[in-house]
Amino acid sequence: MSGFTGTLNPQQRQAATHIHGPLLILAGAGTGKTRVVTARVAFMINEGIKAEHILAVTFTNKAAAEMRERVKDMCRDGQGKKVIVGTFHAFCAKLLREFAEHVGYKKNFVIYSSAEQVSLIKRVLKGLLIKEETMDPQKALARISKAKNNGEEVGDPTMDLYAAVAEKYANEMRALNVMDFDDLLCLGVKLLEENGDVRATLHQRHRYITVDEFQDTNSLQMRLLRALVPAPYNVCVVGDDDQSIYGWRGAEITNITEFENFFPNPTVVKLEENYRSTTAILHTANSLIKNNAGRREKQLWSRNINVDPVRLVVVEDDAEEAEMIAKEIEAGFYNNKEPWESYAVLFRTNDQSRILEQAFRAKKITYRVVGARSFFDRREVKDILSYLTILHNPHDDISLLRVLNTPTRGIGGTTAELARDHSMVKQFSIWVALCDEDFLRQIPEKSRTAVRGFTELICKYASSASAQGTDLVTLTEALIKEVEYMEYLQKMAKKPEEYNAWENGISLFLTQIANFQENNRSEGLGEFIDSVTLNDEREDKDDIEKKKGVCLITLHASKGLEFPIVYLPGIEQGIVPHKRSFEEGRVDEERRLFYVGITRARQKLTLSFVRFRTKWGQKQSSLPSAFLNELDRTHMHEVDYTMHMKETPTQEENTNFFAGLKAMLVQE
DNA sequence: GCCGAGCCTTTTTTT
DNA sequence: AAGGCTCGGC
Repeated sequence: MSGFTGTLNPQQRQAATHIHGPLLILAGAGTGKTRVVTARVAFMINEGIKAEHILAVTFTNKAAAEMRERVKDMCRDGQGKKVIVGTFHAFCAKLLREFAEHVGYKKNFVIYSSAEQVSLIKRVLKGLLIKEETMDPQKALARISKAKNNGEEVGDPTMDLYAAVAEKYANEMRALNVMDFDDLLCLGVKLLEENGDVRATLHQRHRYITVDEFQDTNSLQMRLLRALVPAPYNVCVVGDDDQSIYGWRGAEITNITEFENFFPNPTVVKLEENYRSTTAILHTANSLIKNNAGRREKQLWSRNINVDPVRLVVVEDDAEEAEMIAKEIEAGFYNNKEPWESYAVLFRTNDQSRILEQAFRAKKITYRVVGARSFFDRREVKDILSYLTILHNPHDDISLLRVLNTPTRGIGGTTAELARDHSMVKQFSIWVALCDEDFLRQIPEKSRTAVRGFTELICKYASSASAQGTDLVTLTEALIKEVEYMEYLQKMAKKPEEYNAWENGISLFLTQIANFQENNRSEGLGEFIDSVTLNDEREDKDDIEKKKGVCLITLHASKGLEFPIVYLPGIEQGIVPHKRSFEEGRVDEERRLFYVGITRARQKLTLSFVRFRTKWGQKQSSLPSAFLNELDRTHMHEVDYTMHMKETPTQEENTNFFAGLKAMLVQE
């Protein structure tokens, strides 16, 4: 037996040493799933399988980053680095860069993230809707996305307004040589299903495939996997149906519950020993999740002795809730030398983090907000990124429009509008219009000069960007200088701090570029832009659990992580479960989400809810979550924080208070 | 063509 | 509470 499988329990070892034929690992929360998967990879390499023939696909970047890290650590002589690890989307992006022509795209396509999608759909709606009609851009996009993920046809564009929007959107995307996230999967599937040669190449390239977070995969991802894995199906999938929380993105829980329909006669291994949490926490989690119907029954157990009960705290309002958490963390840090990194606060919606951040800042608590994709949404970063994108693919209208008059260079709305009209007539991008003499003749002398200046600038930098071995940092710096971007920012800034923040953003962005080049020497501008859009660059340097500070993170993003001390604020009707989940019939998924949150905790867990919560400036009353009723109270300690602050309430007072609360809930 | 003031919507979760 | 968008004055 190899050294690295020796410390595994029997089930773990069985999973880690099974290489050939389909394997399904049902891994409950905290059962050492990642350890098993990495041990398995190490085992395969030890058995003589080439690392580069092993492909590990995950659903989120975080999982990919973690796997990459652990595999690297586990394998000697740098073999681990050769294992190919990435998200489905990143995998498809790479694949499509290589074979773009097979699906009717050019290799220099650009990937649109949600902000660009919204811009484009707005443009489509503007052109298509008569003045009386309205359509919410977000909703239109959601519908388009759903259709793509389910492989549905859009319907007749002449009959159905939505279908017309969807069709126009798709046509524009193709004309501009851009793809959205869904297209990556759709086109990836199309490529593999329709091209035998490509498929054969891929089968040679990736001979052993592992899929993590399998409960979150959707039908497209399943199709991709099936196309990627030939008989005798050397595929290993790992997941936990109780942690399926991406149904809203089309995740098919049946991919895992009916795995055998896709890959016949799989070996199934269940991991049920939990190495993470105390029995109090596990009991609480189990009592919650058993309320879901149709799950694969699992019995998580733990050898950890029970130290602290789970606490359920009621507080007056969200400010007090944040204050309570901050105070306790502060006390733990100074009294018990508990490092900041031991703590995590998990919340349902991103906007819940703001008030926590305020409370933490006031107490000088070091914290980090994980996942908030703020950085690349910053205007200065977006501006520069748009420039780089245009250098790569000038036909990307949305990015082009963003930089066309940034910094101000005398190409205003009127000119842009004209160019747009012209591009419509010619059925091509705005860029083509800008370069077209017919168009240039139509506009005033002054604008013409400005447009010429712009197109020349882009051409000049585009040719140096595509040249082999160009340093992207130098190029970007030169571009910023030439367009006088910093001067523009200086002028735009209302306060000096604002300018400083922007300047800082630019320098961070340049550092990102430098890091990317450092790590991916052979890759160029296109790959850099992909990595930014797909979000897969940021992780390796801030390995989330190691980084300093209290972790503020959404419940969704917390999956796969663990922390000694966890707070779950806002366990209220409308938040957990989220208000929209009622309308959409996704309460079960909210329960799983809550379950994921609970099972992140190793030692201490505090749930809280408030009586009043501020939303959009308005104070509103809040009701405790119905899920709280489902929790087994044996290992739970209930506290009214407001009373607690005045004097320690007697047990009786407490009981009375919660009895009243329960009565309230039952009515609900 | 440029810029500021005021109005309006926004957020569920991620690739 | 904040950022995007529209409109009106320059």
